[in-house]
Amino acid sequence: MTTTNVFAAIADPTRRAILDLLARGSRNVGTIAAEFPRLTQPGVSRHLKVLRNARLVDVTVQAQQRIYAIKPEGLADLYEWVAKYQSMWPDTLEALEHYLDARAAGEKAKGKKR
Amino acid sequence: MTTTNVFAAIADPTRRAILDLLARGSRNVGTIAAEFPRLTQPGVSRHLKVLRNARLVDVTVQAQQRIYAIKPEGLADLYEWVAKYQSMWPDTLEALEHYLDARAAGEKAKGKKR
DNA sequence: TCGTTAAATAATCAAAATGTTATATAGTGT
DNA sequence: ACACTATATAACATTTTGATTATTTAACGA
Repeated sequence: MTTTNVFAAIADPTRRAILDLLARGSRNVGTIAAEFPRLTQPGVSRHLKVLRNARLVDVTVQAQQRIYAIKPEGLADLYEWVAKYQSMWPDTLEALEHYLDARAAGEKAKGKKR
Repeated sequence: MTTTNVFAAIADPTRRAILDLLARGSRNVGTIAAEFPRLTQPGVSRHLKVLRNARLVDVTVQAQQRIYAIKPEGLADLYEWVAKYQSMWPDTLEALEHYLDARAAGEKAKGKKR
């Protein structure tokens, strides 16, 4: 697996969805897979492997189950990278929040993207 | 080009390097390409197209040249996404900065695991 | 040990991304 | 109009990714 980096790991929408799911609580593989009816269990396991390699999730063994938990520190790489561009942003971190709020508000009018 | 999203756009290291470069100032394609001796000009143009589609850069025509400029608002999508995980981070935004600083400092003794 | 359950890995395939060379498009200056 | 410069696009080969089915590994309970 060449994918040992955070950027590549979050490039895939399914993996982002898995992270979003885990953000709401840790789960075992079967439970995760159940949320993705379009995918098979091995497919989900492979995505989890990519997330593991990127250090975005953590596994703990519990009987035959593997409980996956989010490990958000892994996102720090990404955070650092984005932070480099903050100086070119509207203004400071504080102003950014307002900017995002405004943007989110404006978004309601149109069909959401992403 | 299926890649109209920021996540996929920044997944590629060359494109991140282009953004880093543009963060230091706008440039025309030839100047950008000169920074990537391993790539040909059409290769660079293709990466620029992906960045354009992701709205991460802006082009202005100047004679026969195309001047590319970074458009960091496009990174807001990413920022929003990461922000969702901030609550699970060490602490607040403020604490995060300290966290990153500490991390950066600790990084000097290489080979860490997180 | 046997049968069941849970998840990972292997083999394989199709689709997408990346890079190349060749060519087209478009603006400049004469 | 012509030659020149700058960049984009087309066509194509190669590599990587994402998904599937089949199989393996491992833990559990009877």
